[in-house]
Amino acid sequence: MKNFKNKRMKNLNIIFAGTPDFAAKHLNALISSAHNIVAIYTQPDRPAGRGKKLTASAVKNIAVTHKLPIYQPINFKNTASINELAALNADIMIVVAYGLILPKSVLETPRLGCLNVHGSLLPRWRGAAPIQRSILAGDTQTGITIMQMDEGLDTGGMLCKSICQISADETSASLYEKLAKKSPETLIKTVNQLAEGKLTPEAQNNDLANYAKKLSKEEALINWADDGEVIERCIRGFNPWPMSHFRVQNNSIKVHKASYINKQSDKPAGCVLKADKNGILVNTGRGIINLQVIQLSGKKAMPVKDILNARKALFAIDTQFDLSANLSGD
RNA sequence: CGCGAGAUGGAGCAGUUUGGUAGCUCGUCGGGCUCAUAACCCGAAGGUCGUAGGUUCGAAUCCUACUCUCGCAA
Repeated sequence: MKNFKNKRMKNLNIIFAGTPDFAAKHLNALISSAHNIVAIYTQPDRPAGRGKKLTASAVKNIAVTHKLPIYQPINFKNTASINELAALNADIMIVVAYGLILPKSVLETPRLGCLNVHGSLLPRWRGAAPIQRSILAGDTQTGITIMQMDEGLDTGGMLCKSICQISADETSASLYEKLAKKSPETLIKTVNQLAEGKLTPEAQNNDLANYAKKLSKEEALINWADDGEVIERCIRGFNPWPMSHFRVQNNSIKVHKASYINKQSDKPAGCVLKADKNGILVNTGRGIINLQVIQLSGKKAMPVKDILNARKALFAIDTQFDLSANLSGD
């Protein structure tokens, strides 16, 4: 009787919760799957962008296009929003980069609980910024883990993993793209198997766990006294946000692309050693950074070769970039 | 109406305050030097100065509106 029922219940009623583009890609995959989306949860519209216009999330835009019911609670601290969710009577809730903490009562509401797509190979990099942290740490591989949610932060039982290599010139932007390409189909596969009752969760080994702290703007300010290899990883890991940047003569400059050169110089850290069409060589605490694509405020990102055509003075040899210590306002 | 910067040959910029033949650094093409070159020398092509109106004898430059781009902030 029960087995028979499972076979007929193969198409699940799903609540999808997510906010940014990465989540939207998963939502698209679910929409074109056999399953039934009963509701969408996403963060409330926020003032964003130039002009501070109220902007809908990527997930909401998809939901509107497909005329799906949309819910945008500020949080789940009141019983009203919890009851609202329970009334949807879904089989399962799938959470991808939603950005809200779900209390136990919500996690237990759907028949099959809540599923989360996480951007790392758990238990490594639990938390808010797993993709960026894996690049910052110099990991050579990462991936996504699909897991059951429990009360802890990304501590639930693991159902499926997909591994992805991190290349030497990987940025967070490119890694996001790589993961977003494979992850949705992995999610569908997992949901299908779960619907058929074929999956058993695998517990995480807490001894191997570490945390991927949320990125902050401050840590993206380049400290030239750091190890050059670390700086180079920051430049990749903080792209597209918050972008590694530094200051020189009251100009704030974002670094889009740079390479590390394993050589030493007697000059102080943050000092320009050479500037030509091949790049701007900057000394660091260990080794040299070769700036290749940078962006002045108010300008677009451009190759160093182009910037030097009119701005040679700003990057003359022996120019000292500001060390991260004391900053002057704009 | 959140704050701010900008739009000038293919690229990066100057020129706008004080209207009057549009310039620099590169790139491209041609030639030269060189064993050779991404180096150097000589020459050439290439611009409706974001769009639309206005002021003026005359507008890249002054006035008005609009479009687009970017920085901050989120």
